[in-house]
Formats: sequence, C-alpha cells, structure tokens
Amino acid sequence: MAHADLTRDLAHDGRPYHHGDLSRALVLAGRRILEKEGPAALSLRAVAREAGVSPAAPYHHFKDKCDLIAAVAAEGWQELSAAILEARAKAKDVRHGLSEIGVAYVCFARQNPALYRLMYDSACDREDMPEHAKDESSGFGQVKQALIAVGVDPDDHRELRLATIAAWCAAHGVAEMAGFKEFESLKEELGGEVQFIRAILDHLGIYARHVRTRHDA
Amino acid sequence: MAHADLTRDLAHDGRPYHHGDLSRALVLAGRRILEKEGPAALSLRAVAREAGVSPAAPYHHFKDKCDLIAAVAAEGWQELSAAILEARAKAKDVRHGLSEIGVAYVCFARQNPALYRLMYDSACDREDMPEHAKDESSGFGQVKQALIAVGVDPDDHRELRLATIAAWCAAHGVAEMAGFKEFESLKEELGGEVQFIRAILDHLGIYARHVRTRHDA
DNA sequence: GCACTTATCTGAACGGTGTCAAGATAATCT
DNA sequence: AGATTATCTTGACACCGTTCAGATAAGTGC
Repeated sequence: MAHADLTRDLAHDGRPYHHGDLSRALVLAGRRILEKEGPAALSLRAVAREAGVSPAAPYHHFKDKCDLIAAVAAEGWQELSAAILEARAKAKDVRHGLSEIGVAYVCFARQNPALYRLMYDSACDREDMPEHAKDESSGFGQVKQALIAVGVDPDDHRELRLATIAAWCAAHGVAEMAGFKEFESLKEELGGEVQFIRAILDHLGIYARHVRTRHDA
Repeated sequence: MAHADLTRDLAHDGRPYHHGDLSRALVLAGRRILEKEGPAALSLRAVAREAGVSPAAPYHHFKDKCDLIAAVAAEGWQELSAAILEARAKAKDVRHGLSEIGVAYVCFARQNPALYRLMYDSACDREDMPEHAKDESSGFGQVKQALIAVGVDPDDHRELRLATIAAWCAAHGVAEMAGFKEFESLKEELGGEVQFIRAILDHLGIYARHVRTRHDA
C-alpha cells in the first residue's frame, strides 16, 4: 500500500486518518461555536460534531467537558496577555502605561465577550486566578511594572499588591459592565465605546491617584 | 364533602391540594439548591423535585427555565438594594456614604456568591441592567445621591452619570475578584475580608477622588 | 516483512436535562 | 348545579455528558 501522500491518508469517506491534531481542532471548534452560537450552544457534542468526530472522541484528549473549556479559556488568557503587552509597548509616555493596559484589557473583553466570560468562569471554578494572569511576564506582572513606573514604591509590597489587585478589579468590572445597552447613549455622547471605557477607567483613578501622590511628595 | 380545614385539603398522599403558591415555592427551592448544591445543580427538574411537584409543573408559572432563574435573580437584586439602603442609613458621616455602599455591595456578593453570579448572568442575557438596579430608590439612585452628598455637581449630568457607572463597575469588579484564594494571605494580613474589600475600594478611589477635588476648589 | 503494543476513534448505551402535548383534577364562575 | 378555567401529572421527544466494549491505525521490536 502507498505511503502517505500530500493530502495524508484518506479514509473511505474522505476524512483524514485518525485526525492529525484533534485536541487543537477541538479547541478551535469550541471557539467557533462560542463566537457564532453563544455559550449556551457550547456542548461537548457540538464541538465534536463541528470537528467531524464522534461524541466520545474528545475524551481521549480532555478529561472532561470542563477540561476542554479550560483549554479554550487558556488560549483566551494568552491572547489577552499579548494584547496587554502590545498596548504597553505602544504607550510612549510611561505615565500612560497603566491607562493603556486597562483600555486594552477591557477592549479585549468587549471584542470577545463570550470568551472573556468563559475565561472568568473557568478561573472561578478553580477558585484561583489563571496561571497566565499570575505570570510575571504577563497580566499581573505587567500591571505591577506599570505601577512602579508610575511612582509606587517597589519596596512597599503591601501597597504594590493592593494597587495591582485594585487595577485588576477595575478592569474586570468595567469589562463586564460596559456591555449593557443602558449605556449606549452615553457612549455616543463621548464619541465611541473606547472613549467611554477610558472615561470610566480614569474615574476609577488608579493612574490619577498615584500621579497625584507622587506630585504631593 | 367537608370544607377546607385548618391544614387545608390534603391529597391522598399527604400533599396539599394544588399547592397553594407554587411559584413562590419554586423560587425558594431554587435558592435552596443554589446555596446548598451550587449553580450546576440548579436544574428545572431539581427545583420541581425539591418543591414536591412534577417536572412540567413549573411551566404553568414560568415561561422558561430562564424565566424562573430571572425570578430568583430579581429577589437577589431586591435584597441587595435593601442591604445598600441599610448601609447608607448606618453611615453617620456623609463622606463615608459611598464607601459604605461599596462595602455593603461587595459583602452581599461575597455572602451569596452563587446568587450574585446568577444575578449578573441573568442581567447579561437581557443585555441590560436589572430594573431594581435602575430604580431611583435603590442601586444606581442611591449611589447617585451619595455622590452628590460628597460634592459632585448635581447639574453636571455627564459627570454624575460617569461617576455613578464607575462606582458600580468598581463594586462589581471587587465583588467578583475577591473570592480568589490567591488573595487569602493578604486578607489575613489586613485583618479580614472586609478590611481587604475596603482597602481595594479605597484604592479605586472614588470616594477619595471627589473629596480631594472638593478640597482643591 | 511480521506480530505486539499503544494511541486514537466509533457505536451503543445510561441517566439526566429542558420542553411540550394530552389528560386528570380541583378551584372558580354563572 | 354545570361549565369554565387554572393547575398539576404522565409520557414522550431530542439533546446532553459520560462510559465502555470494540474497531482501526501508528509505532515498536524482531
């Protein structure tokens, strides 16, 4: 019998052999369903169907439905970290670093509402922050660095920790509230959703507060 | 046949006649299940079972599972409003009104985590704030009044609206983040969860910001 | 080349879920 | 009283997560 050709061995019904990389395909299928059909339609069976595979197949790659969802969420956290990193790099003025991180965070959540909700839920189930958020090189770590750059004493661990958590809370709160259509008129008045987000985050005053504190000293 | 006696007419198996007030019983059963078994166990059938009734009975009182859940959520919003009202009444110093509202909001969410999540989800599904939150006499209305009491110009509608939304976002963010066990050591360090909550809310600086602004003028 | 082991996928099944239509039962109205 | 209406039950449907016995293909040692 012939070796694998360029299209890989085909089964009699046109599907590739075992599947190639099913776990990857399942995560992608999950995101597609989440975006297009909403979180209620995100069933294990639907994901398997979308990937062209039997309902039991996912169990060879994920322990649970929960486990698959956690994988989708993990991908989301990585993308969020990347978005934050990019925003921080783009902010030329150090004093705006924190602001830009906040805006990037909320914008990501607003552009992927169902995914963001999934990410948070998945973190909630384990009663702990996701690993990606705790990592120094992303999430919490970046907020901390931005706070130091803005004048928080790096040696005052408690203050630094509180400020970091506060910033994170603010971003999460705005991210989840900004979707209510109750706010649409105000968004228009301010010239768009991004301006709205920036205005709310400014009101939360993490940035303003620390700048002012530094000037006081 | 005899009239209804004090125990009300009993069916042959000891259950009261039609049921009395099933829709109320269903909401209560829903909350019981939510508290004791978690949100995953909150199925229509389980609620019906807990209320001692067939799986189809709820459909004579609620259009949907969603509709029942919305009723549970509505009760939650009412209790949250009551908690906020009480906290504001207790704060003798006007300048602490906003702070106390925030703490009361977050404490309610922390004491009824599953219910609070349900409340938010249910609001999300309709893409709009719940009626109870929009009401002048509770929720948003109270925050607005507290902001005015603290020095925000009541005629600057945009500013007032932004500040109100910002306060709400802060409370929601802290409410949902405060549960991560990542923060437990810091909570202990600060002398308990309430102190932790207060510290984060202070960092978010709604209260501090406006007081300072007023002093500047 | 071959047998053997291992990873991957299918098929059928179980109990649980939301929902609906048809029928039973009890309260209410006239 | 009889008729109407509100309420609840039974039984069914399709879908869900999960498991398990078997099919299939990939990799491994000879």
